[in-house]
Amino acid sequence: MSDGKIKNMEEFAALSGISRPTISKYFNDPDSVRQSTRDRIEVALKEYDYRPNIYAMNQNRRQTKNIGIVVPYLADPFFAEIARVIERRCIDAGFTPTLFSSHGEHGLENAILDTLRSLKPAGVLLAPLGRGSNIKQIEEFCRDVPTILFDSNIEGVGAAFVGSDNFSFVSQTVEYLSRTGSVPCFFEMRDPANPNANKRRVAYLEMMRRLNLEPHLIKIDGAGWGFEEIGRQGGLKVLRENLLPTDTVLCSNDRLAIGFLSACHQLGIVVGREEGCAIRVASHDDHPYARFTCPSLTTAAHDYDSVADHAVETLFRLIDSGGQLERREETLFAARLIMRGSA
Amino acid sequence: MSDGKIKNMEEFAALSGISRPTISKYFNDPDSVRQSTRDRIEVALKEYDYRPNIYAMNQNRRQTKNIGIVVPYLADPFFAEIARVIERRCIDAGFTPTLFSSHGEHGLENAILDTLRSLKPAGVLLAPLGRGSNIKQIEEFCRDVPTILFDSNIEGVGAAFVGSDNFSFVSQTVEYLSRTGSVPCFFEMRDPANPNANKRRVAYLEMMRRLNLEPHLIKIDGAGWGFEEIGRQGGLKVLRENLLPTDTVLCSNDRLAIGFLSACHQLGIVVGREEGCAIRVASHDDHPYARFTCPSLTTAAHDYDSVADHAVETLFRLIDSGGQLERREETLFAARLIMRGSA
DNA sequence: TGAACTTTTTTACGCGCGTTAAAATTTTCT
DNA sequence: AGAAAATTTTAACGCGCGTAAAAAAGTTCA
Repeated sequence: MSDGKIKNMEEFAALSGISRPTISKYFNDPDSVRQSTRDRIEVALKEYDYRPNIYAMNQNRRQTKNIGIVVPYLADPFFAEIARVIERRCIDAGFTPTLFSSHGEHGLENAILDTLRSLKPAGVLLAPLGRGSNIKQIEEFCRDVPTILFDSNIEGVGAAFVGSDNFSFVSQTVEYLSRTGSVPCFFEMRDPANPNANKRRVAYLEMMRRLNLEPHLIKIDGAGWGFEEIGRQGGLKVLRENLLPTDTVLCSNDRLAIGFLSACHQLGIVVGREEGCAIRVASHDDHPYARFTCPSLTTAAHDYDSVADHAVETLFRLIDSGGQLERREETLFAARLIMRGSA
Repeated sequence: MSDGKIKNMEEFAALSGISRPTISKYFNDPDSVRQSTRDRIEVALKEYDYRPNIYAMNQNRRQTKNIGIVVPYLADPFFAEIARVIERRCIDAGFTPTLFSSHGEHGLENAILDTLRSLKPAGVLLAPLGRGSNIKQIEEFCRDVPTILFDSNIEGVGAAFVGSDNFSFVSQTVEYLSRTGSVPCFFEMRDPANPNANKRRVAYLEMMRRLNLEPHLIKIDGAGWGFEEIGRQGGLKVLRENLLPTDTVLCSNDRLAIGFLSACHQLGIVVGREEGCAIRVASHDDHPYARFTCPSLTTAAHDYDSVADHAVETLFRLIDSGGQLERREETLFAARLIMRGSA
């Protein structure tokens, strides 16, 4: 590498012996120049270590290469994990992803949308907070910026939705639990923040109807995104007050279940499917920690990769087609039942 | 709010009846204009909903308002949590934080530093991957960009380091464990990725020397950032082969401990400090899930907020002083022992 | 009220690159 | 080799805003 910092494209063009517009073209899309010139540019690039000023680049480009990724709560490893996969796909496709977390706060979600507007991204992958999201604001945002929703749907908003099929999750766990033991009751927050929770409740009720079983909803109090603590407190309450109609508990999601397991342990209630266990617990999501709970958690797993891949792929299609799909698409991926020690 | 999109500052200046340079000054620092004009601008801002083009802004500004935050592994809720606090502080101070995760990959860490260079941030808060980080690359980066290291130190690199005092962590757990029961052995990875792990081992050995106790290091195999799984596999091995010299295990960090607890449960070994328990387990970090393990985990807690606050505060000081502190600063915060059920 | 000081306006240039149109060059193909 | 097609070069403008300097206007205070 040669010395001396290059301060702009003009200089790099002069040094590499190629005209500036061609260099500009190259950085916009390396494949848009002839292979021989591309090689010459890349040789020069190695020698002089120049990189264009992204601010000047993005100022007049019709499209930036930015992609915004918004998740509702990054401290949830589930979202960290899916964000990781999405990031990787974006980078591989030559985009620059920027990750945002709403941290469970509606104010922040709005602020992020504002920030994203000024970023003028080519597209956005947005997992809304859910209940309490400022729908109007998101709707308006989606009109201005090509956006794919994931994880949590808002009817009719965004160019597409990619997520998991809640019915697939619940039907598999309910079927498995009722086939292998007593009837599951459904353990959930009274007022869940996430719309998926509502879909899961509906799915539970529907499955119980189909199986001709009597449904039992256990609704616990609590607000916010500290699901484990909510699950624990709720668990302690229902266990102490003997509010469980059966010895099989199906939690709406793994984080609640983690709290519930903690409550069971605290009260000396042995969880598991084996002889001598007092209660079975199952759940949904296959949270990264689900395999490390005691006992490990029987759950229904998201198809992480498919959701991430398809969301990204749909976004690229949306970008290529100028920010508009023929019609709004909704894609749901099925769950995979994971049998572990807890049920 | 009035209709009609405003396309640039010129237009907004005309509509608000204030000259463009003054508007420009206002956006650079609202306090740099007279209160009366500031009010007029803000009234107009409400009416016309204009926001300056950040790309044009950042192009010629001496300083952007960007701050880069880099963590080694975002799927670890510990980092997600500290990143959240740091983000908040940056926003409150009028900066625009951008969060990056190296996802445990050295290649990505380097790529992030490259991206950060083009972002021309006012400052960067960097938690390096640790062992295997490209020290040279980071060193060079720190020469060009005002950078504070946190969580994981690299001697002499960056303008300052802010982290936790590993000796404080280990001394408290060792003291507590040896005072209340049998002598703790130290459970760790053979070849830890993070330099804090090495400091903790040294601290353990030193504390045992001071207390005149015989140290026992249990080194387990495994590579990467899947600490829970590594802890579980290692735990299964040492428990099955009876390699534990005592009935008290001090894990290097909570994620290993979570895996170890899982191994104990799998083998039917009861963990806790009460009568009838076979083994005590303690650890360090107060991972967000530490209170939900079964039993809940006795551990030493980071002073999250202090680390985050002080790192951010130091960065602001660094930025204000033009990117250079008088001398490199190192600040370590003490741990707080959290006694729970596991030991 | 008038001088001294502060703030704003006017005017103008520059930043680094995108983009365009016409001219020049290179490549492809008959 | 020569025509047609593809690519690059030349020349020039614009993007939206930062910034500087000088002139004008506003404010403070004796």
